[in-house]
Amino acid sequence: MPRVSRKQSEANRDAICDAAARLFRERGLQGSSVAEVMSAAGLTHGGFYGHFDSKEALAAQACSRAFGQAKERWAKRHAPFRKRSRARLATVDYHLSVSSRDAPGESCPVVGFAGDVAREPDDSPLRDAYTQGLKTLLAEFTALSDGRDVASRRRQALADFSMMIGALVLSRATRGDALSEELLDTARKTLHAQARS
Amino acid sequence: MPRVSRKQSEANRDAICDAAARLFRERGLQGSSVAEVMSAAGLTHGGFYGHFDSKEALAAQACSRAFGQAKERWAKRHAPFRKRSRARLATVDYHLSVSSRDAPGESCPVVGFAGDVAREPDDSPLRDAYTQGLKTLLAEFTALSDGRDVASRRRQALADFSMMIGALVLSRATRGDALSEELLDTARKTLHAQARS
DNA sequence: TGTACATCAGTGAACGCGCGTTCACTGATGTAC
DNA sequence: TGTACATCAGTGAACGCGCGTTCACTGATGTAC
Repeated sequence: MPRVSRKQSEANRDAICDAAARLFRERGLQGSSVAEVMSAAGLTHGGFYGHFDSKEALAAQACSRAFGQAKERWAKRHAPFRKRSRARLATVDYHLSVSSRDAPGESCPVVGFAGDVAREPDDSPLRDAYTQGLKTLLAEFTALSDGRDVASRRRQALADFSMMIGALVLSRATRGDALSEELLDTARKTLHAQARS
Repeated sequence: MPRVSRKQSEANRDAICDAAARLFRERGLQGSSVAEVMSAAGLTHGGFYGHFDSKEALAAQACSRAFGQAKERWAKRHAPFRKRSRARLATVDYHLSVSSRDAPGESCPVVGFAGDVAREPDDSPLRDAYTQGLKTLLAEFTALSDGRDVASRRRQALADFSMMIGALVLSRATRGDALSEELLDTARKTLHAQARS
């Protein structure tokens, strides 16, 4: 049943992008084929190039999409809190959890795309999308951080964010060993204790 | 010129393992072909299966190898220092440097293999090799850490190690942007300041 | 120590397979009248 | 509003290619005498 309405076609394009944003984080770029992405979007592989120039182009758009979704999730999560420090801890707890660790396709794009982006050439569109997305989240995290001045807040945000990302990366790589949960718990408790002081 | 002495054959096996330890960290498992690894070791691809059962088996051994080399590097780096805190900072500075960031094939296996290991099944030999290697380095880092008691030293080590790894992961993913160096510098300064207090 | 021969490490062609990408085709959609 | 037709989103077969792996072969190594 080919030739679908223009509206449906746009919805399909969105579905492809969503599927890619999930699969690329879950299995990596090289671990997800164009056919798998299309199939996950409920389509056959042949139609792919009507929507995207290449798999590489999709990767960049999927990465932006994943960061956009993460931004929305952050906003919803922070909304209930009046104190910024509380909102900040909510995001810390969200990332440093077993459920975030075990659902790479639905959680943190910073970690999900980091490995693939690190191996991209300097001028890659995926790398640009990643850097821009990361900056957006870092700006939000900085806005929730405490410090004497702007520079101090920025430093605190970058250091804590690094700890959070590092602990999630390590806990995913050690999944199945007790060390995995120990890493999550330790980073979480450290960031909580720091907030109290 | 086939049939090489048994000694030479073992040296070749070592060369394959070394080449894999470098290429797998640099380009990832799926980004390095068996033929490329063999070529980097100065051999042709056909002989590979005389040395290893599969690419997967090589990955596990290459990972162990990379951790073994890292352990030796740590030992040499720490040897000149009488104070443990000084040795610890030397390792912090080593990892949070532009040269470590730009030489993934020769530096930290914790970061180099993390992305691939996270996507391995729970019972994979590569995952086992990674977890064991990481534990060895963490034990050493813990031994260099300060704290009231063992548990406190352990917590400090895990939290700081997470920050270090996270900053290196993020700086590699943002290479080419000023944020990359900012992440390295901030984590480094934070860990130095903490050591002073 | 020297010789004859079995062994086997490395070679390079070949295998089936899945990949990213292309393309002729289909038939519902969208448009011109 | 209704009809005739051009458009084009999606299909599925096909493309060349590189992958992991296998294998017949080669000739130096290692061994038995």
